[in-house]
Amino acid sequence: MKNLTLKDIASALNISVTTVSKALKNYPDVSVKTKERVKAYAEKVNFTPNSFAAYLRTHESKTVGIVIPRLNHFFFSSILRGIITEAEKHEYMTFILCSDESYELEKTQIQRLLNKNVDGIFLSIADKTHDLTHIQNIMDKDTNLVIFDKYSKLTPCSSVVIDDRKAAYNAVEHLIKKGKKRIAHFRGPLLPQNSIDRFLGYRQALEENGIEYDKDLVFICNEINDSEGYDHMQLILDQKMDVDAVFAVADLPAVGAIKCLIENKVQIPEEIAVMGFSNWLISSLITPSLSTIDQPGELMGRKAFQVFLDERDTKKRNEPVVFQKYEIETTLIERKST
Amino acid sequence: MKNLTLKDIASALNISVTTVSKALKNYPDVSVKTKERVKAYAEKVNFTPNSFAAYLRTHESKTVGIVIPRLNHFFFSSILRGIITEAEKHEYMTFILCSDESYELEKTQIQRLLNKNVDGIFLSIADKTHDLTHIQNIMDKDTNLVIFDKYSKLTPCSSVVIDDRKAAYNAVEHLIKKGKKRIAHFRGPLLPQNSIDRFLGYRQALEENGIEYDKDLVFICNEINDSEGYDHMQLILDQKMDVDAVFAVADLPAVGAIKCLIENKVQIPEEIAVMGFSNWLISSLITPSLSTIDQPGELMGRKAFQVFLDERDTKKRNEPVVFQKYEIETTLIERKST
DNA sequence: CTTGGGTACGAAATCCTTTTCGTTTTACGA
DNA sequence: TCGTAAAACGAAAAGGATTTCGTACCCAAG
Repeated sequence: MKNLTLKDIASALNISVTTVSKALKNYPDVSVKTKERVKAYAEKVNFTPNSFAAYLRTHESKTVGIVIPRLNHFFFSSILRGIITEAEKHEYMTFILCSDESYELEKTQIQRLLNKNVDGIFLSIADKTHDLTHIQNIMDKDTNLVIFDKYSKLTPCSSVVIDDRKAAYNAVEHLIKKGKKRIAHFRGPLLPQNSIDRFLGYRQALEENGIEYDKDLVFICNEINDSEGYDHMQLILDQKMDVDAVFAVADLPAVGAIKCLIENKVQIPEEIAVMGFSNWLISSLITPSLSTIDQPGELMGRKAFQVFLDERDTKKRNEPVVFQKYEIETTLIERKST
Repeated sequence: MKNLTLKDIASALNISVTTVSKALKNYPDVSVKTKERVKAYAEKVNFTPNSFAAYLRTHESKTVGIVIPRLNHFFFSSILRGIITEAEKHEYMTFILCSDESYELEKTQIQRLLNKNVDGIFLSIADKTHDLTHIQNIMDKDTNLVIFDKYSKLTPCSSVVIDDRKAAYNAVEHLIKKGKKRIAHFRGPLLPQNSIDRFLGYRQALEENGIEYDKDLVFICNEINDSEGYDHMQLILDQKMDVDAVFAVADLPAVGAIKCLIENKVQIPEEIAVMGFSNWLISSLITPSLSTIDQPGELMGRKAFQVFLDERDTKKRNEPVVFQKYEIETTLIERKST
């Protein structure tokens, strides 16, 4: 049951390999009659060209790679879905690799993709990435790169992101409109641009609404999970801090905070309101349901792939590539927790 | 910045391409001296062989593919993690495709993988798959196939699964030990073996514990999500059915049921206990936390890849492949909902 | 009858690595 | 010094698709 080749078709139809190849690719110098014969036969025997042999000539692998910091994150799964489905439409296949938020592993994974000669790489930068030379490698190899979600201001490449600062601003403003004045922030790690921007949006919203920024109300989540949110919340309660709302950098810490509040029988949102970020599935499933910022992952993924296609075509036309920066709109979702 | 080839190394060192290739692959007919020269230079210029050219000779693509029914499922993400990390260790890259629980799409995705000449395919069968000829195609092409999680009794291939019937039996027995006697079951669709087996385990546990099986207490979730669980629960409450516990085919319907119970101010687990299946992240995060069956996804993924390696090596030795069936142990996790 | 131009096709080179098999070199015993 | 076996290397083919370039043919115009 070996795979058929052009050669097999050629000898079956008594024509040359060249003609078969050209017929299948609609070259003008093949007669209509021959084209039809070839196509009919290829269809019949279910021929598909060997992609490895094709690559050797064309240098297009019809393959892209994704590197994300975490696999089992709802948001990243949505992004994956967006990229993969769009890729399939254009006959691309997708390698998926995970950096585990580690700088070293991110480097390794990118190298693996380059060794597999992918046509494009989609990257969300790991929390611990502090140096960007490995990203320069991608550009040097002339491989297209699109960064999404977790980006850096220093990378010379296209990106598909959200306006974290504005979204955070809206989230905090929402809390303020609900009458909250002592708003804590569970922020992310120090390095990633996202957690910086969300923090800045938080502070800006406070200041523009006449609320003094109090650095004691900012807590850092080094790992963005539920238990850090739980612990920070417990600390606030233990120390009887004056807090009437929390804006968390992501849904998971927010869910942890809610869990803590329930266990301590604190009324949500009357005593303390909670706001998340990302709109994970879980945010609608817990009780009380969690208000949050919707980050349309699938849309971002689709857009990212389109940016890749753009760059690919620009290069094919030998035009200079202009890096694009897409900002996807976010929306505030109000639920029971506020 | 084009990729280096053997040729480049050969001309740089004034030796033939053949010798370079052999030196890098430790052939015995290359002198130690030359090997060292070649390896040192290759290291220096960061040479990696072109995988496409290599495939043409070896017919090993060093590539595998996964087809899963859903991307944003916690359990499948764990499986992915297991397969991918194990694959990386053995220098394999992984394509990921999604069947969306559709039979047609599953066929297409498998065809895509075969066209890319993957060395192995990992498949979890879609709910709507009613025919297995596309799976036979894989075997005919002599591509290794490992089925995990959602399997069928009819497929002639290796599999890595859990004992759904036993796990469900344990879950229901747990409810019975808690004094529950009117146990409803939110089962999955009719086709997949998993939901059949879990249902059978449910019934067996009832019968062996002297509780009469009542078919009116079995509800079908066609889509395995929270809202079906919610709706079934609401129906039970509306009709004031005599029910003191629910065993759901998966965590999501169980979470939906809990949400419904909370809204109706029904005490969990005193009035109605709830048991899930899979141990998704969410089951530990909701209040009350959900008792469930832990399905160790990452372990299953790792095991699946090892089975693939086994089959590959067996074929290389020209020995007949014996299909393996691995059953991974599950554990019951007791939480607040029971 | 010769020339020019268009149409339809095919030979062969190319991409890069792997592997078989043949050739050259070295070393050593006689 | 010669012969032979072992050691070291290289030529060349293979793998399958693509593409350049050349050839064969036919018809119309000169």
